[in-house]
Amino acid sequence: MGRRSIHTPEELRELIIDATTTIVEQEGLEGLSAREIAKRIGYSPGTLYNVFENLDDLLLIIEARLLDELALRLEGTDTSGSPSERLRRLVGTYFAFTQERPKLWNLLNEHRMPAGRTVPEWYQAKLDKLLAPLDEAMTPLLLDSDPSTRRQHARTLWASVHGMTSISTADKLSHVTAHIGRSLVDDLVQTYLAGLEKRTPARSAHS
Amino acid sequence: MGRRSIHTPEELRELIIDATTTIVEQEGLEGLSAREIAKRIGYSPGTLYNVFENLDDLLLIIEARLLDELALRLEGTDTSGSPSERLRRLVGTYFAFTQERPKLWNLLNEHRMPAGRTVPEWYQAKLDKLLAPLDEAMTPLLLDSDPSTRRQHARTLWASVHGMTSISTADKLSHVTAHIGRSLVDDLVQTYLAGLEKRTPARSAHS
DNA sequence: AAAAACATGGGACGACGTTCCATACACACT
DNA sequence: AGTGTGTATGGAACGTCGTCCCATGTTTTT
Repeated sequence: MGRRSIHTPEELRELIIDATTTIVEQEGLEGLSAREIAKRIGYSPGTLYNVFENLDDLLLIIEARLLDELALRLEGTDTSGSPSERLRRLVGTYFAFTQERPKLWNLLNEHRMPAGRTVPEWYQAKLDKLLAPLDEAMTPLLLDSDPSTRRQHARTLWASVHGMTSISTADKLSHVTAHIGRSLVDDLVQTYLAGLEKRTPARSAHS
Repeated sequence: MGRRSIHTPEELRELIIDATTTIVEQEGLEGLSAREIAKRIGYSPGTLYNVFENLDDLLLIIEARLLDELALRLEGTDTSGSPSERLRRLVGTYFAFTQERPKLWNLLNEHRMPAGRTVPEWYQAKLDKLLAPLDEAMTPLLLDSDPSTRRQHARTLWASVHGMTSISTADKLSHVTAHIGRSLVDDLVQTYLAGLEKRTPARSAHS
């Protein structure tokens, strides 16, 4: 077989990414294989390796898109109301996003880098970027704290929420349903914020 | 080849469990294979299937032991001092336990059941059992709340801590080191408890 | 001593990720 | 229109995986 040129390289790339995303969305990581992707797009497995280094890199691309999408969603979240209202809205957005396509979200937890390799630096950057909206929304609550303390609190809250959603989207602990997960996350934010106010009473007006 | 009877069935079972635990401890789940286990204990892969249904069931057994060990550790944690001291000690114990053998602990997150199967009921029970010490320690802080509310708070705190340790032991987000993880967990507990006191002021004496 | 029971090793199967290469097609040039 | 060149592609191949199966040879019973 030779050059078909039915699709441009860019089209082929998108074709592969779309098919892979669909598979993970429907079947989870365990339903994914190079041969299955190839079958769905009508190409042979070998072709995937002309476009991507290997499956891990392909998955990293998909994870990156997911993180970007979430970041966009967070940035677009309504910023009106009191700081704690804003924060609760942010966390609500975060949680809702993870529940829209749980198996796809779960990719972030399930997919591990192979033996020697580590996650690229831009991946960490994307993760860090998710912190910014939280950090920002937290600022009015922690006016008398230095930025690093604020960042620490933002990181704590983010890690907690992230961890809880991971539990909720993993099938393993299936009794933590989306509904229960939601109430756990709400409780966490509500109580954590109350704790912050108690530890460093805000001077600004609040709800 | 025939019956060797060098080991009794129970010995063989323990041999397999030990070898598997060691592999996961050292190499993580990705270093595990039936052939590798067999090689280490001087048997053939087929023999594993006389003792265990399949690798998933073997791993479930190991996870169960891990959960039991942690439950024991939590139950043995010093119960003196104020409720918040107790809680912080409990969470500290929990976190320390996960960091002792991070790759083994990570098994709980990495190992997924195959396609149709779900986690057995005793597995859930073991998970729930981990909540009891937290719940108990929380009681004095929430005297005016009903048990279900208390349980909800215990569950929230537990899920948050569990989620954060998962992030910290997964290699993916490797910048969340054990040290940072520890401070995040501490911040979480400290602030969450402060929030609880604010939301439902404790009547009992406290530190 | 013979027979039954059975633990075991080793081979086999299908699926996996990945690599490789002959080939058939698209394109540029005459 | 014909020729040549480059290359995208399909398909085969390799080593690994989980799992299954069964002839074999040892232990236990009769």
